[in-house]
Amino acid sequence: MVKRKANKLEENSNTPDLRRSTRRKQTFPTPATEEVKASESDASQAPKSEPAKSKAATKDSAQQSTLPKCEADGTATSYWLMKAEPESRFERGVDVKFSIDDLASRTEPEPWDGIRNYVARNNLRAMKKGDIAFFYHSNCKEPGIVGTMEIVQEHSPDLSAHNSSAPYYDASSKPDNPKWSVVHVKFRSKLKQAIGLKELKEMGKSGQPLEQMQVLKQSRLSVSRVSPAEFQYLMGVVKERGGESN
DNA sequence: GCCAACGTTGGC
DNA sequence: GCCAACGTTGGC
Repeated sequence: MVKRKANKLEENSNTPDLRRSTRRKQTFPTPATEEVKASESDASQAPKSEPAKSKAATKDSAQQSTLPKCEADGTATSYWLMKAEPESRFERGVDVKFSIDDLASRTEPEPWDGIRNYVARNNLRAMKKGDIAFFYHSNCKEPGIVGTMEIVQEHSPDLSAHNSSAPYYDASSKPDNPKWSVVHVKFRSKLKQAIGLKELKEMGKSGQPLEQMQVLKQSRLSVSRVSPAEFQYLMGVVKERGGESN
């Protein structure tokens, strides 16, 4: 009974909001890199807000002046929120716990694996090197945003899906046609004081700054978008509460 | 542990 | 393609 998966539905990304989320990340060794067939759309969407970056770097020069740009290709930085579970929980006999402190202790880029939901996967595929993500602790005593990380390597196949001893093994994903993806991330900061879900919900009430925030509207989505305005607002809150440490 | 809110499966 | 039954997420 434990299966995780998300079959059917296959590649229809695009339709944004209709679907929900998937979960957390779990850690497993993964040889990074490989090519992916970015088949379908990666776009995942984002209704409102952000100037969605054009992945291919087509236009968008307009935004460059107002947003921090990410290196190389000159596209604008996008922001995300990714959930992981900081408390022990066993999936197929493996503990999937992964906290901000676990990430901080890594010396190599960490593959964000175990994502088994198409909307979340499409968000991973839309990420660009240099993008920033909030690290969110879920399914725990005090759920909320606890830190930030940076996307250091764009999507590649999630090879853990093909490993029968991995917690999120998915027999339906074939090595010659990988269904799931990872991005590699690195620790950037830990908040001096976490921003709890309760507070996020307050800031997400009607008329408040996070009214449109994706994760508040689709609470089960484990990899969601954060608009530049939402990101900046939240970083203002972080600053007021003692900032971050590296 | 409960359970609301969702996602997936599979019969028809 | 519909939709009932079942599975999962994740806050509480």
